[in-house]
Amino acid sequence: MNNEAITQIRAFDRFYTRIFHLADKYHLKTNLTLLEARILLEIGEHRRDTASLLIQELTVDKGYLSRVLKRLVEQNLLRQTPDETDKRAKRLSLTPTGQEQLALLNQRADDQVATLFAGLSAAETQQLLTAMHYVEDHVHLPQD
Amino acid sequence: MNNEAITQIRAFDRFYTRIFHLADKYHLKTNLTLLEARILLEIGEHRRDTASLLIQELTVDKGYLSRVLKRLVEQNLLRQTPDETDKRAKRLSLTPTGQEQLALLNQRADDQVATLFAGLSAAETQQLLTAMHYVEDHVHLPQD
DNA sequence: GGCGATAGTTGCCTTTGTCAACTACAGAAG
DNA sequence: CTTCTGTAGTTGACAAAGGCAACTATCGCC
Repeated sequence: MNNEAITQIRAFDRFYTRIFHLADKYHLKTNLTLLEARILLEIGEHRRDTASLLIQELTVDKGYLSRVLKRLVEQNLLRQTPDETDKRAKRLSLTPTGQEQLALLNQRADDQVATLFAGLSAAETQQLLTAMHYVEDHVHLPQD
Repeated sequence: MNNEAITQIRAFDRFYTRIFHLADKYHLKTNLTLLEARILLEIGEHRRDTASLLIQELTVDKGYLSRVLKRLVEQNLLRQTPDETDKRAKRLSLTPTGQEQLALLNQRADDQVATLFAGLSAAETQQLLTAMHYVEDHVHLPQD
């Protein structure tokens, strides 16, 4: 791959991360940090319902996670219920309030996307998706 | 824009930020933080040679920036020379060591890109760039 | 029953980032 | 030339984010 191509790809990278990672201090105008938002998402949508699963997925320190989870429980977004089969573990689940918060986050994220790509025709939207898929399909995933 | 499209775009966003923004604590195996790396880049390649320019570009607190710059000076990566025409300001420039460090960062970033897209033919590379440009050209920039 | 491994908590610490006060200088207005 | 408002950068005090290690309780296994 030649230098010119690399330069252009790096430019795209800077562009894209800048646009999307709009570096909101609090995530999408909720009062949640990015980590808290990701935790709600992992629990609510990907059924990762123990701290150890979250540690793996989010690669975060377990001590720190423990405190963040405590904060979410205090804010009544999260419940920790004892696991009957493994008494060391605690099963995590969203409270109704937590589910609302997650729905709000998803709504805001959808709105953001819709705004960023507003005004595209159906054909252009299709082209856009094709372009994105092309990028996805041609990246070599690094195995960590 | 329909829901299915939004879902796919959000998936691309997650994918891309995950792949590229590999959340290194230290940037690309140097001993610099991401902010320090961006500072070197802005000074060395975009001629932003005062603190106030960096504050604008990187949207960082001026007090914090002041300290980070001090650290870079102590590490002999950066020089602050008095501005003759505006005695409040200090002109920032990279030391030879700073330039080496920047070159290293660029090299590492280039290598990363080359690895991620290894094995593409010239035609595929061209297609990839076209796809990326398509995405860039169809995003509505939010005016902040 | 004893033992190494695992789930989670807590204390202590460093780094990162925020905010306001402060000094020094610039530029314009009288 | 003086005064006044704005800008460049520094500093101190503090809050938030995150890392590290010790600790408790429990598990699964020999």
